[in-house]
Amino acid sequence: MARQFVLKRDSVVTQQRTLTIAYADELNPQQYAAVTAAGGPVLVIAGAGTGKTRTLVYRVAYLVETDTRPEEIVLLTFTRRSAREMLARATALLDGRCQQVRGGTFHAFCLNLLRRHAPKIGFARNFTILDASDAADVLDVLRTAKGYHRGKKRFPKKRSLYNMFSAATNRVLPLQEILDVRYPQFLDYLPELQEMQSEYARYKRQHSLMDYDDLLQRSLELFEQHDEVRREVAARCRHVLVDEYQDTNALQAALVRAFASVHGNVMAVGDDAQSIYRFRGADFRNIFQFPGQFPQTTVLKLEQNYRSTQPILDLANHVLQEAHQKYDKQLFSDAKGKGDLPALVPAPDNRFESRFVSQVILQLREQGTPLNRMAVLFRSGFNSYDLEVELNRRNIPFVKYGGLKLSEAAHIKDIVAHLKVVENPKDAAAWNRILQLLSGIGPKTAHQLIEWITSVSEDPFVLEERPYSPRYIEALKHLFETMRTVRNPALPLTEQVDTLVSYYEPICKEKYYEDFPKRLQDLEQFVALADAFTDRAEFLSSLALDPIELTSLDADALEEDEPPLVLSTIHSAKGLEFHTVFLIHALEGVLPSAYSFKDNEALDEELRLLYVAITRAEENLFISYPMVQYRRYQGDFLARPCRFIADVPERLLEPCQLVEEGAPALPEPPARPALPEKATPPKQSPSRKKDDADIADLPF
DNA sequence: TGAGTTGTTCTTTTT
DNA sequence: GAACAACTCA
Repeated sequence: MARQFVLKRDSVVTQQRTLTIAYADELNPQQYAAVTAAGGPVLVIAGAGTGKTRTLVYRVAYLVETDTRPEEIVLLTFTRRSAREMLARATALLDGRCQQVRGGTFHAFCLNLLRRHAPKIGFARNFTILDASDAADVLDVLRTAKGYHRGKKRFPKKRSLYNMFSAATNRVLPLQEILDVRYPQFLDYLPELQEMQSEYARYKRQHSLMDYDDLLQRSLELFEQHDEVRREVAARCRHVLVDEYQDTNALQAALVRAFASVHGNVMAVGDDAQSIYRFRGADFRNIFQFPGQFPQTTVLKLEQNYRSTQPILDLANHVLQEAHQKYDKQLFSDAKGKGDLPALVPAPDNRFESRFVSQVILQLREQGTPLNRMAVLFRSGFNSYDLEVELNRRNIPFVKYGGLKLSEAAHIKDIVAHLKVVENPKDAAAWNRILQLLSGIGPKTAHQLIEWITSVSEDPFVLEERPYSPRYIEALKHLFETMRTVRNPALPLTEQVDTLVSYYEPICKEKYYEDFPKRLQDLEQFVALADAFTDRAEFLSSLALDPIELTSLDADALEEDEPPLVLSTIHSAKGLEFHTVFLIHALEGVLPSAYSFKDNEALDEELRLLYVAITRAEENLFISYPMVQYRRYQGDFLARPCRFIADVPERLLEPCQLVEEGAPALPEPPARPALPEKATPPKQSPSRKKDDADIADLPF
């Protein structure tokens, strides 16, 4: 090691400079300490609603104001949306310099890195990205090629294969350990699975493909094999800021270490009680390992909640205590003070729940709460289907986050596959998809054709001397012609997409004759989406990393002037806050999910999910559930309310009744349609009169 | 070998 | 409602 000279901070300069922002006035002492912390590793443990985002925003501004060049700040966030928002806020606070800060998700940051250095680790620079279902499709092809699908004993399906390989990567564990813990039924196949795992890796390299995990893993590989790259990259990361650190996994933690390996200035912000990405390899314990990984870490805490009223916090604190693993956390709020108790609303069924929610929303809007300050949260994307119908019926505009993405729809994937092939003609996964769209080509023929096409060194879009079958030759010619047109670098991206859509339309019509018009609409939307981009590669990356959340449904909503109501999965609501929050479908098997029943760790994660949902609310919180659920072949059956809220005392969570207009407000049992006798109602407590009146007065 | 049909199963959360 | 396996027919 060469001799080191330690450059001292010039405290005189820092002290005497007049800063634009009065940090000490605008922040509480804990926040101020975090924002103005000196260099070195800093871990900020921040409870929900304690101004975590605010702290990061001010930190960015502070660093820029105290002479850190914005390009040397890296802000790693959980979604691209939150990076954008934070930088916009910092810009509003200080000035345009904050826009120069590099920010985004780990995946996006790594992608940029890899685009520059891919050849060093044996990938083409124009590699394309496999999303989860593309990756699964590749695995399916490999699985079939190996003949595993014909075994006597059940071999894992493509989805499971992808999940187990991804788990091994993200947890940095050997495949065997993943199988031991999560897939013991497949342990017999360990050798075959290991074989497939390396075969998959080989396939991706051969065809210049990376899946999501590769973006992280290959970046680390790049650093390990090329220390000069690591040093160069890390040298440009003077300050690394990581948001939502509790949701990072082992791979991401290793990346943070690499990024901070030159300057050592890293600030991680997170809340162990809000860790909700265990399924993706995150472990809330990671956050406590941070001080071990970065010696001399300063640990700071943010404890004062500014978001929610005390009754909402009381409920949140209570819920958290039911966890098997205890959290050292009590949120308190003295700024917000008293407010209404959170309400627990059992509804006779789905329909009633939707009516209740939409009605209260309309009522609150009338009283002056804008729609976009209200949110309906739920565990899974499909939990809101019924409500969406009701909202449409009542003309309440909404946006939905989470759940199915437009970019996951089959017809959009088809178009994207064409674009991918133009970008990276070796992308066998995309070829496989688009060839099988042609009549006369199935898996077998497609495989053969891909062999031919991807082995050509010259132009892949020219028919060679091959024994093509007349069954599909015309279609293939047409496809290649289209590709050659689209490839033309002089053709603007929108026109490229447009050309592909016109080529694809008849195919789409044929394939999806039942709902063709709806899909056509989506395609038009997709063309419009391309307008925002000029570069094809960038458009494709953006599609892969920033999945389009807008479904064709909300295109209409956006046209209205009123900012829409927010529907969101709890996961996608991370980091957001709303005046009023409705948590719907708070049922056993939904939240907590039926998948989590088997182990306590998983159950705890569901509980944290509930905690996240509760702490999104500022003023009002309504937790509702339908008392019966419909399941096919079983008909209606009695649903059980979420275990985490079933036994909460009434002084924390107030039970309410829904009463049909005209029906007398009975104290007990609640008014509801005739149900099978076996359907004994869940524990009903006498409801408070005031709310009964409120709800009964609503014009149902 | 591909296409078309039928029955079955399973459906989380995200980059 | 989609993905999948198993079937038949061309």
